[in-house]
Amino acid sequence: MVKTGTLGTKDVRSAILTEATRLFEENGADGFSMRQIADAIGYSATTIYLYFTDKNHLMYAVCEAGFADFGSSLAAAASAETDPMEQLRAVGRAYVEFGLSHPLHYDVMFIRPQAWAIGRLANEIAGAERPEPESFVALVSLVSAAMDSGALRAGDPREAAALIWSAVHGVVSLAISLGDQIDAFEPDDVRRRAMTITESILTALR
Amino acid sequence: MVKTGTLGTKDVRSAILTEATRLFEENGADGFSMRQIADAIGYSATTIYLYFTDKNHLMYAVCEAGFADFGSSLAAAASAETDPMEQLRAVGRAYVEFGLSHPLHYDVMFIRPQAWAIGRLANEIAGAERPEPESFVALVSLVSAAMDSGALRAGDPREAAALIWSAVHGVVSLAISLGDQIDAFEPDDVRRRAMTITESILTALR
Amino acid sequence: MVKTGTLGTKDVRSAILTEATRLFEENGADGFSMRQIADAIGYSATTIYLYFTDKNHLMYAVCEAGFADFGSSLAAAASAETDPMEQLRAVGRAYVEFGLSHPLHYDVMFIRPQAWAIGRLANEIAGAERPEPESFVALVSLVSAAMDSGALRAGDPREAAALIWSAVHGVVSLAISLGDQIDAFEPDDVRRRAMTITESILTALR
Amino acid sequence: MVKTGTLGTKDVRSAILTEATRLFEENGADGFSMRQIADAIGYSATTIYLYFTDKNHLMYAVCEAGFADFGSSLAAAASAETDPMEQLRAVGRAYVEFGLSHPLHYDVMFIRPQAWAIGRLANEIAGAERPEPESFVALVSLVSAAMDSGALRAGDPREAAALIWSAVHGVVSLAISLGDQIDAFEPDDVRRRAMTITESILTALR
DNA sequence: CATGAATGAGTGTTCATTCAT
DNA sequence: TATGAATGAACACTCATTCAT
Repeated sequence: MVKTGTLGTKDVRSAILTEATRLFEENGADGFSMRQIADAIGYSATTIYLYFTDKNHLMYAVCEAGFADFGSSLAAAASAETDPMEQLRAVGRAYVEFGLSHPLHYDVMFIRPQAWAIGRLANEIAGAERPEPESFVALVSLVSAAMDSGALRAGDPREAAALIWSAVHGVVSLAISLGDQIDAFEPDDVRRRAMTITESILTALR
Repeated sequence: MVKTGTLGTKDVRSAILTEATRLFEENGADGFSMRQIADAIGYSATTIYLYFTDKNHLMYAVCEAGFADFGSSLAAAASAETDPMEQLRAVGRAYVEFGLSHPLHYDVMFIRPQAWAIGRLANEIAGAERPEPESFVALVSLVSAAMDSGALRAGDPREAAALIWSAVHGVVSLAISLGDQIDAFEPDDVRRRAMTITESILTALR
Repeated sequence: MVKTGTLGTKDVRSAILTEATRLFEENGADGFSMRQIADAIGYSATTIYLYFTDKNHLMYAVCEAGFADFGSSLAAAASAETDPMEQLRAVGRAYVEFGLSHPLHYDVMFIRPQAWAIGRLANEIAGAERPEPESFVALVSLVSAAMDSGALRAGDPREAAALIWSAVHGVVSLAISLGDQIDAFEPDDVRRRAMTITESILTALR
Repeated sequence: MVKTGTLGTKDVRSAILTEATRLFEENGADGFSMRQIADAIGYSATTIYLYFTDKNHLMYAVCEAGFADFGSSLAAAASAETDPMEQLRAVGRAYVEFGLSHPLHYDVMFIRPQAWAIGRLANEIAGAERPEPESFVALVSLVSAAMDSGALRAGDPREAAALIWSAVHGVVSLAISLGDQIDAFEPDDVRRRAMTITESILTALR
């Protein structure tokens, strides 16, 4: 019998991914099961195993796209500027935009990474790398450059980077976590605050 | 058979709560089961249902204490000072300390409130209130006071409060989320950064 | 709702055991599942876990009774006689009777012990001991005694014991394995042959 | 896409059989799955169904070869001798060698034939015949011949055959079942004992 | 001849929950 | 007040098998 599901037969794999993503977003990491996904997309649970070897691998796949996006959009933002300070600002904006447009992935990456099997997965899946430390390192070197150029006063670049990251993360994550519940966390509020807060810190670091 | 448990038969309810809290603080929300609790306190699983209608309600009760703690320690911090600016600083410090010493409660309250049964519970359990809006309101009035006193320049107190909260939350939540994975997020780092960042913002708001 | 199953509510545990035994006998070690047992006795699969922690433990329990029986009936047979040769004959008869009356347990113990998790179980369940080596040792010492008394000629008692055991085992196991398919393996045939074969060997060992 | 498997496309069927046999000899009956076979030979699981209607039928085919081997090596052993007594001895030796070198086929044939799909298959597959009765019949006629020649004293040849078979089977099967667990059952022990025991019986039957 | 896609039935196991006592 | 007995639903995962191509 021909499969006449609600979605084009073409892309079962992406249907799985989409639904897995949705369920994860809704119920958290422990709240999504293979069966739920299968039911939701109108396939049998077994079918999922044709596309993903494992629940772990499915989880990982859910993250992967977002991870790639994140890294490249930050890098792009940085390379679009030449002045170190402007680079820092651009990266900050890119970071915020990523969080606003990919709240789920942001969540996975920075808000509750532990919930993910990612740690274990990284050891199992060849080539898997956690993006946070990586991007932190990148931020540190940006700050270093700004210090070298004299735009920021000399100091511990790791500390300064942590400060900037924390601040921007605070704005973004609070919006993601509480956005639905308090009306003071609309996207534009987030952008504005991120800018304000970044400038405050850069000023303090000058 | 006579009950010869290790704890006075008097307060089974609090024994349940204590053990549930312990398990919760240790393993997180998904890491405690009714049976584990029952086994640990030497009662049957059924008994728990004599004191709590539901796992949800037990969970809620577990959180409640933490919520109360949070509210009262912030209030205490505020009332220990008289100057509005000092109050803001004190509340910030208290907020940070709460996050550091009750990471899981902080997690429930601010990092992933939706994922929690608590969110659903708040709608189910009569009189249950989420603490965030409440404490946000408190913060807003603190900021208002500081603006009224001239310590901060006049402006939208909600915006300023959101800014401060975001900044401090960023420091705390990043530490909780990534603390185990990057070594730049030790408790003392967190305290220092929270102070630095708060001062930067207060300066910017002056 | 009161359980009104087909078996007295009294002994669910033994009902499980009985059914497990039956299924094992019928389908072999891999052919019995917790759910099959549950269905057969009219209980839910979960219920089994109230009586046995594990499939392994259930398997082990299936064996246990038979193991105990086996050891004690052989010992009884031996101690009912004083003459070493008569002891050997008596033990042989007891062995055969055990096989004929507990074909399943004989099967588990001697025909296909590997199929059982027993090996693994013995390491997990405290005090679990495999009966075969034990009974082999007992047989060896019986043969030794017969050699010492001059009833059998001096030689390697292990070899002689292995010979006797093999012979009797052959008669019994062939009856169990093929009994249903060839009509020459009725219980009385087995008894007679076991005697004949034992005497042949004892004669050869004299 | 062109098939570029490691084996000539010629005889997929025999490739399947070979691999199935290998898996069967290695892991036993429950240790081989259609997918494992398919993966191993570089074909899809579906392909197997082009050559074998069923797992049962594949299993049967796997056994068939062993069965044929068994029959022919016993026949060869018999026909290599002319004296009926020597024929009996030769057949016994061949029987032992088969058991030692094909323990899993021996297992299927004589140790636990019922547990096997083979039993059911024999009823399902047209023309399928169980080898035991067949070889038992052959043994009976060998014994008859020995009785006729006067080498064995007159009597029931079926009984004598059953006796011999039981004895040799005991040696072989005990070795297969317990070989790994008691060190007194090495191949050479088996051969020696089979000989000893056969002679004892033949003597008793003389 | 061969396959990719898909599935239904089944595996052992855990959990929150109920109910009669 | 407390429990032992029991359960239904769910979990991740495997397997033999089918069917349209």
